[in-house]
Amino acid sequence: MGRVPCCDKNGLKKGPWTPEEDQKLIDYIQKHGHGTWRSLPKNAGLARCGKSCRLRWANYLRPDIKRGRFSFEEEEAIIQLHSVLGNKWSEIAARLPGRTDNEIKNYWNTHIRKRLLHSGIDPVTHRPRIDLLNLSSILNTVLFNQPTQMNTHEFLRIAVNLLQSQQLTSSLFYNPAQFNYASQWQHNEANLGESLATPNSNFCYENSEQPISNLLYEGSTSELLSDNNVYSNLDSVLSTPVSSISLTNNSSTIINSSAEDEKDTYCSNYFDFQISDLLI
DNA sequence: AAAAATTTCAACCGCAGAAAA
DNA sequence: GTTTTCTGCGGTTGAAATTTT
Repeated sequence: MGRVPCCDKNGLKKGPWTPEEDQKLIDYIQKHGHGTWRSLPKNAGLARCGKSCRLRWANYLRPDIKRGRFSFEEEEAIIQLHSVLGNKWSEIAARLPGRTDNEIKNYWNTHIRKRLLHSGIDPVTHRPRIDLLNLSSILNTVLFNQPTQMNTHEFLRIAVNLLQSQQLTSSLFYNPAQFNYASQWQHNEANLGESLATPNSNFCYENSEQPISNLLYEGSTSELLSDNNVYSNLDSVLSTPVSSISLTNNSSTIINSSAEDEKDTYCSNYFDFQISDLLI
C-alpha cells in the first residue's frame, strides 16, 4: 500500500494567482510554516494543489526574493556558473542570493543566451561556435559598420574566444604589475563550494590543461574596465588604471585596442581597433 | 491608431529520486 | 521488497506586455 493520494485533482484552480490567494498563502505560511505542501492548500483554504502553492511561494511570494533587473555582476556570475554547472538552475540560484531558479532560467533563455550567440559563443559549450573566417567577417562588420555599438565587453568576449580557438595556453595577467587574475578567480571559485567541477571559464586560467588565451592589460583609466564590462571586477584589484588592452599569445600581439580619448570615461567603451592581424 | 510580430515570464507539465506505507 | 505518493527540478507553454510595422 502506498500513501494516500496527494489531493483531489478535481475542482482545483489553475492559472494566475489572485492577490487574495497570495495573501492566504502568505498568511498561512507566516503563521504555520509551509509544512507538507500536500496538506497546505486545504488548511490554508486554497483551491490549489500543493505543487502550485509551493511554486508560487518559492518563485514569487518568498520574502527574501530580490526583485528587479539583474545587475551586470549577477549576469556575469550566471554565465560563469553556467559554464561550470550547465543547466542546473537550482544550483546556480543557490549561489545568487535572492534569485530563483525559474527567474535565472528565464533570464538565461531570454537575454544571456541571445547575447552569447550574438558574440559568437555557443551557449551550451561556452566555446566559439564559428570558425575563424566567419569570426573575422563578423568582426569586420561590427567594427567598421557599427563602431559605436561595440563595447569593451563584446570586444573582449569575441577576442578571447578567437584566441581560445587558436589553442593557446591559459592565463590572464595584468601587466605591468603582473597581477595574476587566475589566483583571484580560484579564490572566488573556492567560495562557491566543493561541488564545482573543473573550471571552464572563457578566460583566465593558469596552469590549466584547457587551451585558453593570455590577456595582457596595459595603460591607464580604470573607467575602461568599469560599467558594462566583463572585467569590471578587475577594478577592485588593479592598482594602476587601464587605458589600452592587448591580446597576445606570449610572443606577438594579436589585437591592440586603445581608448580614443582618456577623458571620455563611461563612453570610452569605444575603441580604435587595429584588427589587421585578425584578418586571415 | 491599430494590427501584427515579437518578447517576456509566471505557471504548468512530466520526470526522477526520495520517502512513506 | 514493492508500490504509491511527495518533492523538487528542468523544459516548455501561452497569455500578457511590449515593440514594430
